[in-house]
Amino acid sequence: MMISTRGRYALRVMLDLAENGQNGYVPMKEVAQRQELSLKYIERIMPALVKEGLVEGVHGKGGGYRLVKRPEEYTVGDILRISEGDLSPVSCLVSGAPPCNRAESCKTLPMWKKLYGMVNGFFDSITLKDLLDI
Amino acid sequence: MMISTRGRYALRVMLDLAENGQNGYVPMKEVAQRQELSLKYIERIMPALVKEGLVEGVHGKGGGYRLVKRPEEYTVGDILRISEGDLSPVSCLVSGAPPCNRAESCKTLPMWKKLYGMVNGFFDSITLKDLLDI
DNA sequence: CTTTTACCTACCAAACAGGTTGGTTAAATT
DNA sequence: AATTTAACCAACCTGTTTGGTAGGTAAAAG
Repeated sequence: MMISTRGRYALRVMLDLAENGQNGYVPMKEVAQRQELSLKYIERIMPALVKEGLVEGVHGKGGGYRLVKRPEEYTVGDILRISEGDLSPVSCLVSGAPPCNRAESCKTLPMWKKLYGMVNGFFDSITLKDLLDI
Repeated sequence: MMISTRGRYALRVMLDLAENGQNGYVPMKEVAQRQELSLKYIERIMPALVKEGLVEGVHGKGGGYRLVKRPEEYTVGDILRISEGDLSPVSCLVSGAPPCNRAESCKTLPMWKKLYGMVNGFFDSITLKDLLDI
């Protein structure tokens, strides 16, 4: 539940691409150096972002990754949900979780749902561009 | 990070005590049955709540636990921080975490801090009484 | 002295976090 | 054609956390 290195690194790579990807593809070797992250670990994270259409990857010399949209068109929520999975703060609310037979009478469930909504709303209100401007 | 069964069960036990503790101490055997939780697991969770002064425990027949304050005087935040530990959504912000040397220039840190504040504020604004009234 | 109940310690299996190793495939350069 | 670069993929690995269970001991009441 919630944000581990996977999601945080994914965000930092996306920010790096936004800052350094004006002229074409950016190899992860450079990103890894700038961000002080393990190249191999980044390589494990990126394919999901490609699959979901957030970035484009090109093999070989002169290759690397690049954003396919403008920074203001990516929300932090999208990036985190793709790299991390569900952003639910409790297992009860994770999509695909076994249904709880106490849900009807549960005094705490509405609170978890409200928080879940707050968290998603928070992340969906922030774009890559917002973070760049800080 | 965030809310596992420990914190969720602690909350449910506290709510059960608030509902069923009018006349004295409530044995965990009863709570476990009502809440459909493992008695042994509850027993592992309770001592922290005693230590922090949220509840009082009494041994032997007629014993059990009881709240020491009125339901409206307990915040969900207090209960969760005691049972779960830090409510930070990212490891960077957990108190006692190794300081990050990129913190100064980190583009994402302010966002994590803002969320952290939101989450704590959210839980601190809800009391046991609020949950009972739902 | 028996019952009840809190409390304590040790253990355990499964899952997850946070990677590393060792490749293969594709594209460009020489 | 050979080499280099870089994405991509599969398997493995170590440590920690989660969600408990087992088997008690200590205290209070009847």
